[in-house]
Amino acid sequence: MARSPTTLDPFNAIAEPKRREVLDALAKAFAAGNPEVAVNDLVNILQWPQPQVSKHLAVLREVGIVAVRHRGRERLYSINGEGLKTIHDWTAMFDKFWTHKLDRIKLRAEALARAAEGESAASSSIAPHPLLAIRHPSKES
Amino acid sequence: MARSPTTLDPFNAIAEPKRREVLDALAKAFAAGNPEVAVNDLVNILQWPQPQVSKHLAVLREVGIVAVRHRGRERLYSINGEGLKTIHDWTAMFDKFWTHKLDRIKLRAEALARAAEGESAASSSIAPHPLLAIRHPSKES
DNA sequence: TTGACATATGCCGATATAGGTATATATTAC
DNA sequence: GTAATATATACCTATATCGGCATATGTCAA
Repeated sequence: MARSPTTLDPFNAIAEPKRREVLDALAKAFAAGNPEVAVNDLVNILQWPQPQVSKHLAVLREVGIVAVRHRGRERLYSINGEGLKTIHDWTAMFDKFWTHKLDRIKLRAEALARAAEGESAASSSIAPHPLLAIRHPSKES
Repeated sequence: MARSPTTLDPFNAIAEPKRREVLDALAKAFAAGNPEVAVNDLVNILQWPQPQVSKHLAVLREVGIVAVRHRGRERLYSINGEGLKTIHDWTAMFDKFWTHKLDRIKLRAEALARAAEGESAASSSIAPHPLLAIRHPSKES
């Protein structure tokens, strides 16, 4: 009845553009030789209100994309990779859809289109959707 | 003052678990030899109300993750890769954080921790955060 | 033309959450 | 002790959307 409470998964965590900015900032710091960045430094870098930074960091922390370490009254944040790997791995399952094979997809789609054009709408000759042995009783007719 | 209207970017599109299910179903169909699947078939596969399927497909379509083709009164959906590649590429920027280098991060973090422990909180010896030449006038003091 | 089928869309209510501001909670400094 | 600094959190409001339902739109069949 409303949007699913998915704040706690990595996909949703990086769905927020600001959160990606935070991660970019952390990655940049890492590249510059600082694997860890204090909240206040992020505030200065991003130029956002401190509570906003803390809140976004909290979300990233809860899903395990960043790690925190306490040093005195400071909190040093660093990227944790694992959570992002989840996403990377999931998208990797679709890599066949953007590599050279993509042309084959298009070609096949066009072939299907042309075929369909030719024969009004009979979906017989070109492998319609045989995977639908999964059909269900409801509309089985 | 509320969540950003980011429905139109791929990151947000796949943040919704149901949408990932739709993509998984399309990928499965593709693997089974069907590069395109009609809405009604997805309804049967996923066992969701038809409007829900159509709406999720609409979102995926708007961000370009899926493509549609008309065949008679049917809409044949297929995966479009490009949008997912965007995400894959972005996460790839962080691959150094989950590969073997991760150990080095941890080692360094621990080294910093130990050092900090030893010297109350003086952040001098171990490269505090020199990237902050970015500091701003506001809290510059 | 009329009706059945396939899909999209509009409207609704419920809810998750982003941003803002003030404040609580540490921790260090004096 | 008290003040100052660093960060988190609670509260509020606005809004984006999800799901459910009804219905509009388009296409095929008779």
